Amino acid sequence: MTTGMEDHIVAAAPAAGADAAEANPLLARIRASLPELRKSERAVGEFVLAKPNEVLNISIAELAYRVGVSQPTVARFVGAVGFPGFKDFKLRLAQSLASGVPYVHGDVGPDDSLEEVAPKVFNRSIAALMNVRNQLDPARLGRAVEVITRAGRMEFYGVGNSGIVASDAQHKFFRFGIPAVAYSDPHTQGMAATLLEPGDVVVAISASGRTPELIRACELARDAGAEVIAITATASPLARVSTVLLAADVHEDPDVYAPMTSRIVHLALIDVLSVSVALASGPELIKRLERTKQTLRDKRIRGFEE
Amino acid sequence: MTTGMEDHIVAAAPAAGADAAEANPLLARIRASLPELRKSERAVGEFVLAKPNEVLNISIAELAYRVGVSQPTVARFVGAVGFPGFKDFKLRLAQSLASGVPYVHGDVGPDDSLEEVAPKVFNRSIAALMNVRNQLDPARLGRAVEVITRAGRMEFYGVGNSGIVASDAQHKFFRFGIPAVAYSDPHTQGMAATLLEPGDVVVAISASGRTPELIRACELARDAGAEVIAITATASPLARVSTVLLAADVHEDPDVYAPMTSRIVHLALIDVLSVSVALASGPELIKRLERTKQTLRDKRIRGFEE
DNA sequence: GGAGAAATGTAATTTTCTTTCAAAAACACC
DNA sequence: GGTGTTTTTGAAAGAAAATTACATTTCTCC
Repeated sequence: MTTGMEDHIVAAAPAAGADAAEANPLLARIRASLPELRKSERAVGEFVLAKPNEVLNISIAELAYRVGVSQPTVARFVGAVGFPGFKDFKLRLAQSLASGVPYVHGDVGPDDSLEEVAPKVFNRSIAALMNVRNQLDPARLGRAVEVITRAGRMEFYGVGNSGIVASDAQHKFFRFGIPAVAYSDPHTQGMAATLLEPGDVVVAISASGRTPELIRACELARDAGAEVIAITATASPLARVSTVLLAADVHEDPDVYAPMTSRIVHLALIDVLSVSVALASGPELIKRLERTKQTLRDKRIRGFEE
Repeated sequence: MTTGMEDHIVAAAPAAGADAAEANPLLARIRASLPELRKSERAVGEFVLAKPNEVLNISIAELAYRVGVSQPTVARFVGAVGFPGFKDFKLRLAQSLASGVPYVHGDVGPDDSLEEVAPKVFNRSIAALMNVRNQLDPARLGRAVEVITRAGRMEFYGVGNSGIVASDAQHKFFRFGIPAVAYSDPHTQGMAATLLEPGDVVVAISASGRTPELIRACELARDAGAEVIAITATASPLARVSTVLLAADVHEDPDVYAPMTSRIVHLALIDVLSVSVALASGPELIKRLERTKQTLRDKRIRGFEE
């Protein structure tokens, strides 16, 4: 197959023997998890990184043969990088390769001028949003909405910088009349989680999905019978302890110049969630909100949305 | 910088009823061959056109069931539009949908399905980012960076939801070793502003730029000799009291379904600012940051960036 | 209304993927 | 250096999905 995409990808790989993984979040993820994989699984990963486009067109048996391992090994590799099965993996890979285009602009480097930096930073965020948009699973979103509309109360957990996103989410859902709180302190999260009841919903936000305390808190929440919606990276431990996963795979560069696209993506997902819940809740919610807004306007109480 | 992405958004937003096929070559092909298909095959085609994203995640059996036809009919449809098999079809469809073209446009409305909402919300944010990116004045950004690099201390003011952005900014700049604080309470902001000294920098964040207390605080800051960088709408009162304006004009819909794009845009601007400052501060900052990071990694202290 | 052709569905086949379990390799501990 | 244990890997059975072959229905036109 030749789609012409390869060119983009290659063009996007700037200096330093960098390859497609630089530009593509999924490939970057595979590369990142490479060291943690077993030897033969790693061989599979390396093959995928080397020839991602070929992988699209071959079966698991063919891939296993080409790499020189068994089919279950390929299957395990797929599981290790966070996909439920080989089919899903191929589908996501196809999407990811196709959507890699916006990355052509490259990363910010030490020699960039100010005029160059701003568009690059914006473009990274834009590209990240496009990626997550394309990979968002409507079914999962639907489940999340369902769970929230039935929720007795909502709690938003985010540690460190993600705490900010949690606060934002709390603001939004609180306006809907859903009792909502946000905790950014791990200990408080843990304590709050034990007090949850069945039907309550926790939304856990984390870029890496590897904060032990947050994961623990989510486990506690689940033990208490609450639903746990995770906004995090697909293959992360946090994703595993969640009941509904909203995937936010962002190629988060460890580089200092790297903008923090993850936060923007998380906010966008919260936006999607809140708008969806608003829609699902139907006209009565809408009316109530509109009335509140009108009241605020009438009384000239400003500064609520600034 | 022109990426061509804008065209997709704008050019692709035709009449309201227009659907995916407008923007997507594969879907367009399906639509074109629709009249030549047999009745039940056409039903399959229509389903695919209506919900292309769902098709990606279901099997041929499921699709057949949903359309109300048999599996071979689906297979024949796939063959009729020119694919060797269902698997190939799904793969191509996935790629085609992912290729960056936002195929759902316009605003979110009460009648939108869940599948439509998510892309729309994302697209709004993407479009907003593009707008601000294109309108950003490099000269002003340069002045902002200059002011910040010389700053003795930084204070971030944001009221209500914008307080979240202020916190985020504070996190970022604090990591650079710049004494930074964030206040989201108007009164504290006013008090803090009077205590500033010449050379200090206030960054005021507000979507509307019409929060009286925030404006007052900025005036006080200016009286104290501090620089005031405003991230807000161009013509707003806040913009007028600022010394450096970073324009963030977002069409903030008063609609209930409207996602809050302003926050995302503000965060992106903070990102631009912090990355720019990092670049301007040169290698010694970079080195310091890298050392810090390495130390954290070495000690396996995780959870700082989550 | 019935013969023939077209359209569609049923069921069997084949391919592809997943799971189970056993063998082999690596490892730790004597 | 050997022995028991864990980890890693593969062989083979099982399940799921897609394709093919064939039968049935539906339509058309005489």
